[in-house]
Amino acid sequence: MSDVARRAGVSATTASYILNGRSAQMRIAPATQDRVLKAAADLRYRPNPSARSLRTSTTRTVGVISDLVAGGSFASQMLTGASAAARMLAHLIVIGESQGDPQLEALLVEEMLDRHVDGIIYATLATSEVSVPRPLRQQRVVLLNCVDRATQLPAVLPDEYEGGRTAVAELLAGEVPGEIHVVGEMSSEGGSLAGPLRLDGIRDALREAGRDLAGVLSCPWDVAPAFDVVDGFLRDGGRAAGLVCLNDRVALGTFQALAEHGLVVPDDVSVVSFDGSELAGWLRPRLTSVAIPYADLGARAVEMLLDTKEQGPSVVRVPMPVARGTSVLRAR
Amino acid sequence: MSDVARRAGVSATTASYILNGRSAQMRIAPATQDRVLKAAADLRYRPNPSARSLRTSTTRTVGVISDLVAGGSFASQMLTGASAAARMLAHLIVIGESQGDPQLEALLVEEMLDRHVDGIIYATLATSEVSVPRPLRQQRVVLLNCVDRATQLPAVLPDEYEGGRTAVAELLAGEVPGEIHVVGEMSSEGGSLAGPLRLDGIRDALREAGRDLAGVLSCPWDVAPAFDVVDGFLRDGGRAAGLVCLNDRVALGTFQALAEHGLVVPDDVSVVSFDGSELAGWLRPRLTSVAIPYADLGARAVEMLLDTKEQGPSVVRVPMPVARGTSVLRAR
DNA sequence: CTGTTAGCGCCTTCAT
DNA sequence: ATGAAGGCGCTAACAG
Repeated sequence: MSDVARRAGVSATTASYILNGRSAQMRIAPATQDRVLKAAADLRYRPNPSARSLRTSTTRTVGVISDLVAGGSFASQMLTGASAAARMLAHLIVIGESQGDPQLEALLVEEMLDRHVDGIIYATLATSEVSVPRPLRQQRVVLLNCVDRATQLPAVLPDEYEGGRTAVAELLAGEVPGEIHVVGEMSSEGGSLAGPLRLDGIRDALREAGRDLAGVLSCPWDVAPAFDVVDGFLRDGGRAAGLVCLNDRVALGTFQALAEHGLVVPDDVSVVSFDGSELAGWLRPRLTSVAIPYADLGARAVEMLLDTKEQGPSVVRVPMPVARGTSVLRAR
Repeated sequence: MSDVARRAGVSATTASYILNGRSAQMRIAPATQDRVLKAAADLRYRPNPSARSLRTSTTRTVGVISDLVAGGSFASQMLTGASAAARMLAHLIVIGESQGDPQLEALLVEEMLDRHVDGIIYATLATSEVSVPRPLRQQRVVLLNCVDRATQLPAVLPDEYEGGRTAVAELLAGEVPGEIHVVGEMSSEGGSLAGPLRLDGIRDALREAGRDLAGVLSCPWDVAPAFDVVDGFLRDGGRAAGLVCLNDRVALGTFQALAEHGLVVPDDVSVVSFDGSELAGWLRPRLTSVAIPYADLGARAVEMLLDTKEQGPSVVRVPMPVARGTSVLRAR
């Protein structure tokens, strides 16, 4: 910077002010300003972030700490959103994966704190209730896809309840004359908060439409269990016109079971689901799925974290958009 | 640090040496060393990375720049591996997604270079030939999943050729009496390098077993095109005992087409595939797939990048392990 | 074997 | 409206 200052014939101070866009409040002569800017451009001046950090103890960096992230588009999309938002705010993202190991997690937190990240996003794969590591509690932090009831930290999550309502709306926009069942279990075992909220939304929306939820085919949220429970249901003579699967893997298992029984989607059974994963687009017919807005979550989290207007603890619910396929029988 | 030094009754220099594990080569009195270490512990001393960086222009940070990463477990797994390897070497990962936009990419490169990352991993989703941004060429960089023929930069990629051989081995370990076809196109259009290499491996392994590749059902590597080409093949009276799908999405399309024609996997047709994605485990029957070792790739890339033994440009091929399902008919 | 000294590049109070 | 001076925390010659 001193080179720039010298070349412009001013002191480093003046150069600093100008280069940091504070020429206005410092009321620096426009001519001086131009000279400095020109000199900086000529010299291809680039500020040194380390020096700046040393002085300001700010790093224009945000840390993302997540549990297991492997294999799933969760991380990718979430980081895509976070990374884009960070760019807008001239920050960079540093990542740390705890692999679900609390000790590793603690190390990562320390590491990031040592490095003076400007804030930390604490993210979990599954929407869940967590206990945030002690040292994080005093920091600038926002929870992503999870909440910590004890500490009232700001958090951003999908709007699961509205998502439930959306799923029903998709179904009812079609021709679904018979019973509607949910596939997937509600138990908040494992700590997932999504199930109960989605179910509430589903129930309420159904009720408001003058219909009722016929039942819940309870199973863990995965392909094989879903296959089994739907297969069993059909084998026992069960019948449904509409199925709300609690995620796309459950929907795949459901598709497999329906096929096994010669039932055609959507002619015999309409199916909607949650997640909006790639899988939904690969199925035949393509699955209508209420998407988890991972990228948005990531972006919102970064924005909240970096928002200087310290608006106190708050929980933001991000809308879940529909990825519409053809798994719902169209109204004639 | 000066607090530590004072408390231990030594100068900052001595403290620095000791705290950086250089007491041996400096031949510092063990007693002094203990005092300093103790003082540091008492004071919960943590070095300030910004200051260190300012002085050493090293940041213990590696940048990962990738094109499109969204929606796919590519990024997650690759970053998992990279992040774990980085931890071992006391580094942190900062990420940047170019979204395939060369201008954004250039910005990210500049940003990271400004921040003095210790090296950059340039990664692409699809195995491909790339042209590395100019400013990167003089830097410490390793390519991940791609090569730049012009610059001979070090790179790490899956061992596609051996992968092809592996796929055939899986098939031939089973009972596959009839013809074997490949599904997916080879054209290195789009720049993917994987297809031709896999096909070479497949051909060679088949030949060595005294068999021949019956043909290639050429289609883009995705669900719908694969469905169409296999469906067409069968409709025309085509028949195969073994199918090698060039990725898991192609395999899904193939499964769908086979089902449409009442063919059962693996009883009527054995199928193997490439990718080892989650999808492979979700299908019924579970798909045997030659996996892309994303995590390993990420880890190796970091290690190469940070390996000080400057071993010149080199291309590393990482083995592709098998994710074994039940999509190959067992030999009786 | 340990201390003195200087400086990495930047920001900011205080003068002028 | 601009400049002089000091210091953020750490490392590395260079003495001794």
